[in-house]
Amino acid sequence: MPKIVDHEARRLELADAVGRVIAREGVNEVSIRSVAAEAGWSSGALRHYFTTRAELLAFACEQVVQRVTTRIAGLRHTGTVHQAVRDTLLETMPIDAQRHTEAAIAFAFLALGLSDPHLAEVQRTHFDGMYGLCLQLIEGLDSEGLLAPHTTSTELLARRLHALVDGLSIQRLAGHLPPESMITQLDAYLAEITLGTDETRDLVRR
Amino acid sequence: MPKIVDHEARRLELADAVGRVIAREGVNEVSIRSVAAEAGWSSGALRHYFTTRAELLAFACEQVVQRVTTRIAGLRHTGTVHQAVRDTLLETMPIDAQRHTEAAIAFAFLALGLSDPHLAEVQRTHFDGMYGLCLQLIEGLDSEGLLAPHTTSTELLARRLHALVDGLSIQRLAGHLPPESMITQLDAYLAEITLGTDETRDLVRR
DNA sequence: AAGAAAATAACACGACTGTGCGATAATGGC
DNA sequence: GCCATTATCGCACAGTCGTGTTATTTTCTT
Repeated sequence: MPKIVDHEARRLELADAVGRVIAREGVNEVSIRSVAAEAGWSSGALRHYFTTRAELLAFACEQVVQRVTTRIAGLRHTGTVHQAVRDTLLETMPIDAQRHTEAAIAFAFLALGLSDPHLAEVQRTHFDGMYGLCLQLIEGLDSEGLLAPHTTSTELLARRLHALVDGLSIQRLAGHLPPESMITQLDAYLAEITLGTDETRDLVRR
Repeated sequence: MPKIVDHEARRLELADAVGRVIAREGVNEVSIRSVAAEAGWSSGALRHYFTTRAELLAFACEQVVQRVTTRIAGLRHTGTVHQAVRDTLLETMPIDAQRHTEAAIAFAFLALGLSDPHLAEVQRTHFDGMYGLCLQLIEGLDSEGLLAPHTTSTELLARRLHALVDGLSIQRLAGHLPPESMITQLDAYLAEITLGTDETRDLVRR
């Protein structure tokens, strides 16, 4: 019988190499050859696990989504609900080098998904997942009575939060927004839509 | 004396061709050859007006910024201040085919600007311009007394508006958000940060 | 030990890219 | 008409891309 390798483990290893290439040279430099070289293999070897470039990228993106999802599921919230919401959202945003790479991979798919239908599907799943997360957080706040009085539906508030998080993330990725400002912006917005802080209580009492 | 052509007019014509290629095949398909073919010339002829690809793209982006700026400056606001703010922001967002292409060009630079320093500079100017516009709109509302009571600075509100507009635009460009929903989101947010509508009055009175 | 099958390597192919170069065509002042 | 100057064209170059194909190495079962 032949040599047996764990295909899934290899694919994960390759996905990591994709991340390293993106982190070092940008998403434009991702190719079969560059990823193979990064992983220390030949391009032919890589083709045993991914036959096309799109497959490689799609797997890398799915991997990012799953890793972020796992991290969020593993969060143990000790502080207030407000802080739990904040921590959850920050897990999806480029606040450090690792999450910067993850976000870069995710946003690179915005361009790739426009041409390849299968990549568009992966991207759609990611988008729906992010909206679902935002909706869950908003409705969680609402059911706890922590959401400030609002004139719109929770669905609309969730979509607004999603758009804001995406906007802040992409401005950070583009280098226009330092990480601290991004976090400050998120905190300020969460403070305004939630009760429990002096500032929002003042606002509502007025 | 030799044949004299209006270089600036030719460059504008080429920039238009770039827009058509992006609109039809996406920004990935923009190359010296594809743009030359779109404009009906040879690649050699194109090189008389743009020596490199980066030059061509940078000019196309600057052109977009200038066109949007001109349109905004030319707006004659007839309705409320609220509506003027809305119309101004919508000029920068992908609400129809033409503006979709413009936004696609602008956001394509997010990726390109990460590698090329000169493109990054063009992009930086665009970003600062958009923030300046948002700040101007927010402070305009504030000075007219139309801004709902807020606990944060106008600068922070302007950056938040900028991030929200960017987030909505990019979600629209990715095909995840229909144009109407994007506009609905913008209207809902503007309604919440401004006075003058029944809903916000109710909110504040509560 | 032998051999089958999987893993890997190495290379070839065609198509594309940006860019440069030389030849040709067109134009306007003399 | 002549000629300098510009515009335009077409092609060549070197590089990279994705993707196949073929050959070699490695490994496990019998």
